[in-house]
Amino acid sequence: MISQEKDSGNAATPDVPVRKSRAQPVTLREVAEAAGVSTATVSLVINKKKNARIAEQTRQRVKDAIRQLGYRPNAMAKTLVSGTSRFIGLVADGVATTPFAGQIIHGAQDEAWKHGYALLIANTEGNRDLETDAIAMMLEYKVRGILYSTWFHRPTVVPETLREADFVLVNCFSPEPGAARAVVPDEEQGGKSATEILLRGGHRRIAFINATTPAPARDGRLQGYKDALEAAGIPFDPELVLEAYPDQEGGYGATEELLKRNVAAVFCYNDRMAMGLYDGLRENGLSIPDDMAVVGFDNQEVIAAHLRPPLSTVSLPHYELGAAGVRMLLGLDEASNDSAVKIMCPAVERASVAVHSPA
Amino acid sequence: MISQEKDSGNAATPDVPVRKSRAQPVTLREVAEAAGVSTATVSLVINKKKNARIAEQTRQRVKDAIRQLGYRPNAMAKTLVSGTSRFIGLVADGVATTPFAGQIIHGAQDEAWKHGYALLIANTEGNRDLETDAIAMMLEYKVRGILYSTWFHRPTVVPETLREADFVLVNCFSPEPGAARAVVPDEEQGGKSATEILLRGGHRRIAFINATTPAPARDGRLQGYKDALEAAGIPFDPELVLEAYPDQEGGYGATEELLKRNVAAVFCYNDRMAMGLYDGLRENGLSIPDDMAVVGFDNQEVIAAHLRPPLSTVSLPHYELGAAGVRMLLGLDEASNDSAVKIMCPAVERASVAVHSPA
DNA sequence: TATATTTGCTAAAACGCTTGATCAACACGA
DNA sequence: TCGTGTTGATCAAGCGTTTTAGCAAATATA
Repeated sequence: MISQEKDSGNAATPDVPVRKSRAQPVTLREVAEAAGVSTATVSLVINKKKNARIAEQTRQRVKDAIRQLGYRPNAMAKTLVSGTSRFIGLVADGVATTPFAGQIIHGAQDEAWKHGYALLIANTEGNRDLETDAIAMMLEYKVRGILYSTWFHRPTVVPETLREADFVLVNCFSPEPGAARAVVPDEEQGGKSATEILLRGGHRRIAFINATTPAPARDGRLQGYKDALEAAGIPFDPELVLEAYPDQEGGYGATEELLKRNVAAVFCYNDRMAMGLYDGLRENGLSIPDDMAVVGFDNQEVIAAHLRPPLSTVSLPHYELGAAGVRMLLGLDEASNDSAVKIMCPAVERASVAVHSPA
Repeated sequence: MISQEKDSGNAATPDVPVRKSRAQPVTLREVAEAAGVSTATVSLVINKKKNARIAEQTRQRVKDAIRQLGYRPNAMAKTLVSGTSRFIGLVADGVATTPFAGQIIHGAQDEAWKHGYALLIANTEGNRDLETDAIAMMLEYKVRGILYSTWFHRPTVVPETLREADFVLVNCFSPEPGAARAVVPDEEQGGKSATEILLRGGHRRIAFINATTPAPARDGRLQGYKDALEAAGIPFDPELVLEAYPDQEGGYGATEELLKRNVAAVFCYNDRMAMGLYDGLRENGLSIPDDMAVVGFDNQEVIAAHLRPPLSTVSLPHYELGAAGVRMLLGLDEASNDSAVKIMCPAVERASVAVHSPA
């Protein structure tokens, strides 16, 4: 890396961007001077205005100057004049806590990018003060809008300042109806799909280990379970619904109760629970899926895909949630204030349920 | 929510921000007019310039106007005049793929925030084109600098355009020495710490299941393992080093070979491997930690903390990596271009290694 | 040849803010 | 009465763009 003199008096400069090693950035004006035109012309060339009349020759001269100088437009100045920024804010309460938030970010990012927006993210870990600061920051950057997301599906009270911007709730919703646009996973459909995996496996007596912790997921998945049963003409038996804390320990601890129910198929509230249940089942000398077919929920990759046997489950559509949130914000998707838009949770079938060869 | 008329002729307006429901944002000028002062004065009040002389009364008037109108400064305009933006860019190759990247973001966020910077993130999923676009975007927003991070520790070639900005490599490094500042986990120390957990457990014959995939982690952890052994006066036995693909299946598959080695303690390249090994061990009727003490690496929460028994492991300091990256970028931490700064990997002891009561 | 039209480009205002230079008003000591 | 300070506030330039109105030259039309 030989530093290159910029004296006009030196030998012919090669057609290579002269790396200005982090001095003042090159401005439009400098490009204009280099090309011997006005800044207006340069601007027109850059933005390829179709109704602007620029001689091909001039256009080339400008382009060369741009390349030569390694010009980068100043986005700040741009948005200042245009009045509207190209930012979308994303405030999340748990990027760190779970892999889930990462997927939301990812989906939002991709979709935002697609429409020429950059993501301004803020992780609040649930801290309300941080949250307020984060929103203030985004407001000051005049974001196009804000995605307010939570790491698990839940009701939330919309922070006051959020209302100063256009916003969409992602993976959460406001309890007071009509207060906000929102996009959430379709828990009922998910619960139904999960149960149907078992149904397709030929099972008619299916247990459901629900969570003890109140949440939309808890109610929704249960409802989905009931719906699936009903659709299959199987009467709902409350005896077959257990409850446990929704993690590995909970699943493990539920083993004994489950075995009392004399079932050969179980739908677990989530993958972590299923993981614990695997251990419990194994300790009882039971094999999966032969002695017990198991279905989880969440499709937590690290777990579900690598359990032995790999776990059939239902995917929480975090990526889609993020993407849909952006589309809704941008007004690309229809959305009402009255009820959250539900995103479907696709089933992911692996080996923890044996395929059923119908007699 | 009654929309509030702003006519000057109406009754005394309550001291509450009149929410401008997303019309044009309020500007400095409007505040100035409302307070009956010049924009300069408002600016001075807002930025609490200490050497500016403003009558207490005026100051109040301005503050009231600000509150009244719900004024939010325009960050774009601000940075435009100041010349330096308050952004730090973070390009990551795998926010989605792993929970790890999330931690890097989190750490970077917190540290950046602490110094008044906002994070501009871009997820590239390893796509070089996306990466170039992302960097260009950041350059246009005149970021203070860019953190270039990878989801696993590895050498990387620095994208050309990255050099246009101030940058720091996070969780990766440039093979050509002196090319870039970088911050990475201290694999050797980590490997050593992991081995020491076993040593403290009273074990002298310790196996190491290394990864088959070449990586700094593979070499570093092995070296750390050797160092720990040497420090304990135990000769290194190549027979005790196995290799497997670094995931659950790999760990499971390594069980047989491991048992041939006649050891009662094993250090696994990562937690996922340990998870698989747990299964293998259990199938052989072996109990952890009594028949086999196991230590992992990575401290992947979902797994390590919830295995049965919970897994002793070593933490990959992703949060710290992100934070240190920001500090290095800002010149708060010393940093040389010649070798990456190493961040320590702290041991996390759980129940997969029995405590040793020294005789 | 005179006039209308098209082409190629520029001047200058505006976007919302910061800041150094100024300035008016007033108080003080000589 | 006059300098000299001090206080409280304003003026105006400038940050890097975009964009509209307009101008001069070239070309087409009659």
